Amino acid sequence: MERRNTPTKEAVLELLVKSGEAMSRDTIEQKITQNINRATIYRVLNRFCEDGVVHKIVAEDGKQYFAVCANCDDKVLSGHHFHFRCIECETIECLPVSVNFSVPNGYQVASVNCVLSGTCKDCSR
Amino acid sequence: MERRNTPTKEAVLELLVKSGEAMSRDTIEQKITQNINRATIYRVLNRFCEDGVVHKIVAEDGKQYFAVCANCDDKVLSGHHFHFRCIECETIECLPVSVNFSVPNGYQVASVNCVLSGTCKDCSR
DNA sequence: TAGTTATTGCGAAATAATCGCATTTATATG
DNA sequence: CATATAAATGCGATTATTTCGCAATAACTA
Ligand SMILES: [Mn+2]
Ligand SMILES: [Mn+2]
Ligand SMILES: [Zn+2]
Ligand SMILES: [Zn+2]
Repeated sequence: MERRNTPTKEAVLELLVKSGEAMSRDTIEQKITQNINRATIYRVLNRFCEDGVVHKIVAEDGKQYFAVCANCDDKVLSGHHFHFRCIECETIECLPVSVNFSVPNGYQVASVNCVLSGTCKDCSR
Repeated sequence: MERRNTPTKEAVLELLVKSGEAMSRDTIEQKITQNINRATIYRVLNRFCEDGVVHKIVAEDGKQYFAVCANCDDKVLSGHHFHFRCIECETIECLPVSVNFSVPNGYQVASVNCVLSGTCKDCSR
């Protein structure tokens, strides 16, 4: 199944790239001018994930957030990195902080999901 | 509001302590012999969290899991530590691996939620 | 231009967690 | 032990998030 270019795809990706932060489905739906169906947005995002264009973060609120992969040339962001969720402004961003760990023998890590919560630099002041 | 001892409270806590792993509401409901209402289980667990008896983990499936705090005398587990979710047996456990990070200036971390996913030592075979 | 099929829209469905409110029950007090 | 207070519970409804089935649409290929 080869991918096709659609206005929806482009609009979602452009929004994520421009904002530079991780966004949830409903936020994406709000910020995009044109009307895009809820299920479609999820499908577009999940396809982006499959293609390695964006990555999914599950925050402490249990919701899914999506951010473009390595939007800056920071080497840290290309690998596993921490995410920060501000409990004030609700924004979620990729931190340029890599996740380091070593698991006990026998464990095989397939994916990593690390989210720090608190107040971001804008809201701390 | 002072706390009262109830059979439900004791049953839930005993289950968590005995198993030593993190469990979701539905798993707890299944494993407890007596019938306990769904909402009640959530309320009991959230009260435990408030009291610092258990801690909540949000996994990549978006669900909440609860584990007793520092069930062993491992110093690592008393602080922030990684969790492991096996995609085979679905169990979630506290890893004796501490989470180390340093956030950019201005950020204030209030809580940490780190979950590694993959196959556990039993399922890696 | 026509055919193939990826993509979308729509509604329903599945799942998780919470809430309001009446009822029960743990605990303190006389 | 009897009684009062309010914490805890049960139940149903409710909210929220995400997915699914299927028919309709539209992107790409030839
Ligand atoms: Mn990220
Ligand atoms: Mn833990
Ligand atoms: Zn903020
Ligand atoms: Zn396993």
